[in-house]
Amino acid sequence: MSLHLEHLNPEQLDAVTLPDGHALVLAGAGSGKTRVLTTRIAWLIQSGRVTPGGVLAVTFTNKAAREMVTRLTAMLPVNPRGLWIGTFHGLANRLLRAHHQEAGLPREFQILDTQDQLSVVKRLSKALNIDEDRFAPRDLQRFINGQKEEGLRASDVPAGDEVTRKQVEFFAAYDKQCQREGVADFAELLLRSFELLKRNEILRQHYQARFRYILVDEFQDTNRLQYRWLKLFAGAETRLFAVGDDDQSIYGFRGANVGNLAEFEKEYSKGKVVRLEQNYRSQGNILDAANALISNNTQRLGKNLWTSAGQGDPLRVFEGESDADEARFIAEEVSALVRGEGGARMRLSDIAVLYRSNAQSRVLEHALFGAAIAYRVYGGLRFFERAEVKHALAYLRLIANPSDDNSFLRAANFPPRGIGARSVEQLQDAATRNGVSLFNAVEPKSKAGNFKKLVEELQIETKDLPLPEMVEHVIHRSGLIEHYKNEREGADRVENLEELVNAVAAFGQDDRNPEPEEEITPLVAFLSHAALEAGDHQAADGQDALQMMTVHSAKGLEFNAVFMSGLEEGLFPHEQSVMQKDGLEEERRLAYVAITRARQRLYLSFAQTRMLHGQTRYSLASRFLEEIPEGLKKWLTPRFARQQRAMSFESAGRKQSQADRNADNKDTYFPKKEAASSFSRNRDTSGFRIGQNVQHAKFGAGVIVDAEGDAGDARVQVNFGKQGVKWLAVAVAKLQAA
DNA sequence: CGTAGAAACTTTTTT
DNA sequence: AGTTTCTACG
Repeated sequence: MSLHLEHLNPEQLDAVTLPDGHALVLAGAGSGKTRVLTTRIAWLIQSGRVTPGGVLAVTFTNKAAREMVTRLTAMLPVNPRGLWIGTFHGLANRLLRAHHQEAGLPREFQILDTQDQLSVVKRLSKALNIDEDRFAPRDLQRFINGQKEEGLRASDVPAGDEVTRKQVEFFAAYDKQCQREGVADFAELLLRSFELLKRNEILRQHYQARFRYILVDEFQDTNRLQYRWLKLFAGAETRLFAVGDDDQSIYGFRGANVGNLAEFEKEYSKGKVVRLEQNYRSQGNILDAANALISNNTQRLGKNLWTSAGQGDPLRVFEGESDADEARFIAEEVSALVRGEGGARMRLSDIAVLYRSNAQSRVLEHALFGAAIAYRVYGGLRFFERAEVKHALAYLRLIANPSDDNSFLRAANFPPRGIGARSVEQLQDAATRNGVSLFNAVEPKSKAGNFKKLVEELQIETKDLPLPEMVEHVIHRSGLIEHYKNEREGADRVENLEELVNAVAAFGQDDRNPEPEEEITPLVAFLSHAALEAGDHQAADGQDALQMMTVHSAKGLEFNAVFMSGLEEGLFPHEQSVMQKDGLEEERRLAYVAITRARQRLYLSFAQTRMLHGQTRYSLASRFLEEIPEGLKKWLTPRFARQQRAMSFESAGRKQSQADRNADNKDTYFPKKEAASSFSRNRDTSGFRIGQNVQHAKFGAGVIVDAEGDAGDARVQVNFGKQGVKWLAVAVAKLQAA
């Protein structure tokens, strides 16, 4: 048979062929997790336990979902369109499309991505005269998403204080607005489909009876709502199979709850846990480094990866004078690897450069470009997020759903048609007054009226066109192409618009996309796709290229050689994260993910100075670097270089102008650890320092994020996570080190 | 209303 | 540094 069960190790085989019952699989990095998951689905189908239609498989990224479908269809002759394999959001969308009426949504409802959602929040906040200094749109957005991810509607949120009351009020207004426009944000997709099934017993029974096996990948990244969502799909006969790795939980910032793993074990698998601890990916030194690093975390379920591969090379460590220096090193080393120096030749696509934040890619790109190395950047500004593409999509969305106010505002005066801020304001007033969409509030004999007419004409003209021709027509008829052609630097944008036509054509031909639900037009299907999958479409050109991405987007991938760059305090771990409860542990897990991407070679690099937001930051090496035992590392730069270089910096500073020298201290960057030092001198009396974990009788566990005052009346600011951030007087609050 | 240039803001990770 | 938003003027 084509399942190749004989190639599995005993634990893997155990997981794949688990008899009836729920199960939790704790799968370490590189332990063959995806393989187990897909082989189990194939095994379930082949052994006649279930038909393809009875399987629900949930992954976290679109990439992972596609990978699973590809592998599965290679093992078994199944029609991929009949499979319910996808991301939580993708599947939720599929469900809502199929039952839009029961869910209270228009058939052509549109999906708001993060940007779109923020626009709605901003617009509404203006309309409601919200004081943006007290309630920043971003914070309101985060509040709404946070509540939805906990499964709460505005009416479910207890509003203890005035601030919360205001937020809840806004939350309610926001949902009402979205409903009026016929749009749904990411969290709404989940919550709405959850409520649908919860409320509608017939539907629930239908799906519970249908899905006999539910399999979930990356379970550690699920939030509370997603867990409840899964439980709702599981009927009495349904068997749940969850695969996860608590050490790779890196989405806490978006509401992921690692606790779901333990919860699942208690509720479902009842102690039945399969551990996959043999790593087939990395050589010994790399794995040892990962294990050593992660052992610094306290909140772990416990697991140690091992490999039967040899130790391999040591980890190569490079210290650069500057970010540009670091980038140059990476470019040179990549060239050397490709030439085959120091071992087997590598292809560019076997090599990855990873970084903590997207902003870091720029310097790297510059160096790679200079060295004529082909590269591909994943993430960052995605294709469907580019302004010109968003504009084109706005026209398409209006054709599908004219009530979409976001799209109306984006398209109405772009290209400019004399509909200025004034007219828009009047329109919005009229719309609010009559409780209708902007589109419906338009006066026929105005400039906006002409725009409305344009949209209506487009609706008619494109009605019977195939999707690619429709898009082609729209980008011309809207005037977008014309507009960008006349713009000085518009050539790229014209190209992207033409690329959009290709993307549409490719979408229609990709049979891994789920079967369109009845009555859903190809246009609506494509628009959902564009919102849910910001477009890693660039993979189309098969050119061999260096892979560049954030550590987050590298999860689940592996490479022969990995460059982990920017290992600096304040960057990795990120300074923002140190402020968050359990933030440092999450950063460490992120570093763990990065390390375990590498098969043979791992480079760790950092820079003494880095340009960030127009300022030079002076940084120290990341603590994570120190947490990796010296015996595993090989320094490519002398370890005492830092002091020497620091001295030469000082002498360089002498050449600065008088004014610069006076301002010198202003742009000197101190990592949090250092900034806390003046405070930590008071340790004897206060006993605490920034970044420290503490325990409070009432608020529970927290982390100190700021401090002020000295010995006698020292006060500390503590982030208690969900309990909020509080200033506490050290003398009064009985804080305990935790 | 539209534009150019100035000022202000950003400042993590993503479905 | 790069991007978005504001302001002044044609």
